[in-house]
Amino acid sequence: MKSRAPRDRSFHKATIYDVARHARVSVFTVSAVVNNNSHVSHTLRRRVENAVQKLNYRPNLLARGLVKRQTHTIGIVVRDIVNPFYPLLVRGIEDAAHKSGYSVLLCNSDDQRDKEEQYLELLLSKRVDGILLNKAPGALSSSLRQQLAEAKVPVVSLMRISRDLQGDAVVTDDAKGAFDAVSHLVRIGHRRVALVSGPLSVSNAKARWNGFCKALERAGIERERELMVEGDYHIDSGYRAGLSLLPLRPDAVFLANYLMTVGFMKAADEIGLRCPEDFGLASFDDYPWLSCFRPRLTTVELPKYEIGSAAVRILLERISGKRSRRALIKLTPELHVRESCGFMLRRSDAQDDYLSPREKTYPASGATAFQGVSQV
Amino acid sequence: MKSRAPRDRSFHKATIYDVARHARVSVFTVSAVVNNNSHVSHTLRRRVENAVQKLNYRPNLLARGLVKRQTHTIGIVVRDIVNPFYPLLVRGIEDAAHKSGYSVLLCNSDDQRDKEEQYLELLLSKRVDGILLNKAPGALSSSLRQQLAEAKVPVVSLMRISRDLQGDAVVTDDAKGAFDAVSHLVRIGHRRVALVSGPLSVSNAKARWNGFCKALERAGIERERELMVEGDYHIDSGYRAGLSLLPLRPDAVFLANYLMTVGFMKAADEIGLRCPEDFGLASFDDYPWLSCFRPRLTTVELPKYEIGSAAVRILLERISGKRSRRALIKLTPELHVRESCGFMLRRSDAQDDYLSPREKTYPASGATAFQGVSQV
DNA sequence: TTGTAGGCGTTATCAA
DNA sequence: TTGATAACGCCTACAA
Repeated sequence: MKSRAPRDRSFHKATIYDVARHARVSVFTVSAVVNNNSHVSHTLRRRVENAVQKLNYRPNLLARGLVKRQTHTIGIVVRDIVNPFYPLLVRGIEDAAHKSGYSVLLCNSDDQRDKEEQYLELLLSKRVDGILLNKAPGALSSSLRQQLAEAKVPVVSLMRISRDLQGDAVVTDDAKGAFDAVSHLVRIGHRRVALVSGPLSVSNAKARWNGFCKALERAGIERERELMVEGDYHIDSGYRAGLSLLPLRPDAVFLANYLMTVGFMKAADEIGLRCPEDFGLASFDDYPWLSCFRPRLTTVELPKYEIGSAAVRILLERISGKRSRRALIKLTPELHVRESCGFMLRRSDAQDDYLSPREKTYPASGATAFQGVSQV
Repeated sequence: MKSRAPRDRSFHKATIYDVARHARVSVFTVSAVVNNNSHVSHTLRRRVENAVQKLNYRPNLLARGLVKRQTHTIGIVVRDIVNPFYPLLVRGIEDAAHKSGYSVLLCNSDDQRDKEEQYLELLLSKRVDGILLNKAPGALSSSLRQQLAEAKVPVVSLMRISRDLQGDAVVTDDAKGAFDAVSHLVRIGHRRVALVSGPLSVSNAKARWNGFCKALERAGIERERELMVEGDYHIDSGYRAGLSLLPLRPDAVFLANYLMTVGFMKAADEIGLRCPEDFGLASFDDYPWLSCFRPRLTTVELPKYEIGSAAVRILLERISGKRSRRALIKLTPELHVRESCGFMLRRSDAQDDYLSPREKTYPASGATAFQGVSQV
C-alpha cells in the first residue's frame, strides 16, 4: 500500500486525504459524498460530512479540473469594460454563467489584435471551457485558430462577426436599428442628415452605415458624401466629427454609438450650436441616465443584458455538446424617441418617451431589475 | 522505467511529455526551457523550442498551479459591474493585474452577503492567489474568515472598510470629498442644504454623511434633520428622496453618488423644478459624459482607476510576501465645479470647469488615456 | 457499498 | 547539464 505521506499539513488547506483519514474512510467515499454520485451508506456519509465540516474542506478545483478536463470557467474578451456599452453585457454573461456554475475571466483587448491574441492564448493555457469574444478588427492568426480548434474550446462571437470566425455568434440587427432611427429623423422633417459611423472594419459599424444609407434611399433623399464621416467609436472621434460636420449645418445627425455622441455634443457646445434647436440628433445605445439630462437623447437601444445571456446559453450548449448546428442569434434593437431628434419641437403635445413607457420605471441596478431593463 | 502510456492523443492538446518525446529529451529539459530557469545546452534548447513550436505546446496552467500552489489569478468581488462607478475601477485592477501576469475573475455580489460568501468560497476553491473585495454590508461569517486565514489568501478591501476585515484597504477620503462639495455649496450662498446619503451601514456612506455635517457645522449652519435622508446608492432611492425632499424647497442638495442623482433629477423633472435655477446640486462620482449634458453636474471625483491599481499593488505585495505591515491607502477626491451647484448663476463670467482644466481633454477610453484621467 | 491505485500535466528533488 | 520519479489533489476504473 503506497499511502500518501501523512506529513504535517496543519497549515495547509485540508485535502481529500485529510478528510478520508479523519472520517476513517477512503478517498473514494469522500469523493462520492462530495460529488454526490455513487451511493454511500448513511453512516459513512455522516462521518464524511462531519469531517468535511470540521476540517473546512473545499475541493481543490484546480486538481479536479486537471482530471476532468474542464474548469467551469469561461473567458470573456471585450474591447474595454469602461466603454459604457459593456458593463450590462458583461453582467448578462456573468449572471448566466454563474447560474450554471461557471466563473468568468475578464479580459480587455482595447480592440488591439495583439492584446487580443495574448489574452486568447492565456485563456487557452488556463484551460477555460469556452470563450466569449468581442473581436478586434482584423483576422485571427491561423496558429491561434488552429489551437482553438485542437483544444476544442468553443468561441462565441459577440456583437461582431468576421469571416475568419465561422462559429456561433450573437449580434444585434444593427442595420435595422440605424434604419429605424434615421427613418424617424427623416419622418419628422429632417432632410440633410449627417452620419458619424464606427470603424468600417467592424461588422456592426458597417451594418449601421448601411442602415443609414437605406433609410435615406427609402425616403428618396440623396446622400451627401461629405456629411458621412467614419469615426472609431471613441469620444474623441465624435468630437472631431462634430467640429467638421456642424459647420456644414446638417438638419440632423445620426451617431453610431454613445461615446461618439458625447464627443459630438462637446463640439456642438464649443461651436455654440444647440440640440435639438439647431440640429436634430439620434444615436445608438441607451442608458438609464439619458432621460433626465438635456438634451434627452433619442436612441436605438440594444438588449445588452440579453446579448450576454444568450451568448452564454449558446456557449454552454456548445460545451456540453448539445449543439452542433451553428447558432447565429440576431436580437432586435428598439428605438427610444426622446427630444434630441427634434420631435418635441414639432409636436408640442407629444409625451416624453411615448414609444417606450418602460423607461419611466427606473429600475434599480440590482440583478432582478436588469431582466426588466433588457428583455426584448 | 515507468514511462507514461504513449497513447493516442492526436486530438488532445500537446503535453510536456509529447514535447519531450518529440525533442528526444526528458520532461525536465522541456520544463527548464519553457520556464527558462535551469541552464540547458544550446542544442537541446533548440530541439525543444522546435518541438514546442511544431506541437503548438502551451503549458497547462492548471497543472502548474496545482504543484506550484499558485494560480496567478485573483478574484474581484464588486457590488455590480453595471453600477457606473465600477468599470473604471475594474479596469484599473485588470490592467495592473495583467501587467504582472495575473488574470481576473469577476464576481457581482449585488451587495448581498450570501451571494458574496458564495463567491468567496468559490474563489477559495479555485485557489485564487488573492481577493479584492468591495464588501457588502454586514460581517463576514467566521467560518469564511477562518478559511481565508488558513488558506493564506490575502484580501484587500476596496472603498469600504469593516471591523471584521482587518486587512489591507484602499479607500478614498470620502469625508473630505463631501466636506469640500458641501462647503462649496455653502460658499456660493446656499443655506438650506439637503443630503441624500448612501446606506449608513457602509463605511463610505457614513463618511460622506459626516463630511456633510462637518461642512455645515463649520459654516455655522444648523442642520435640519428632515433635509437628510438615507438612500441606498440606487437610482430609485434617489428618485424617492427627490419626491420627499424637493417639496421642502431646499436651496441645494448634496447626493452621495451618481445613481441616486439620476433618480433625483427624474423626480425634479416630474415635480417641475429645475437645476440649478430652483435648487443647487452637487454629487459624488464624475463621468466623462457629465460635462456635455445639462445640467452639468458639480461632482466629487474619485480616482477610480487609481483605486484599482493601488489595490492590486498592495495585493501583489501581500502575495509575494513583500508586505507585512497593514496598508491603508486613502486617496484624495477632487471637486469638479460645473453649473449644477448654481455657481454659474452667480458669477456669469466664470469659466466652465475652472477647477479642472483636465476635463477638457476628452481622452479616448484606451488604457493610456486612463492614466491621464485618473491620476490624482 | 467501499477501497486501491493509476493518471491528469506540471514542477522539483536527487542522482547520474 | 540532464534524466528519472515523486509529489500536487482529485477522480475513477477495477477489485474486493
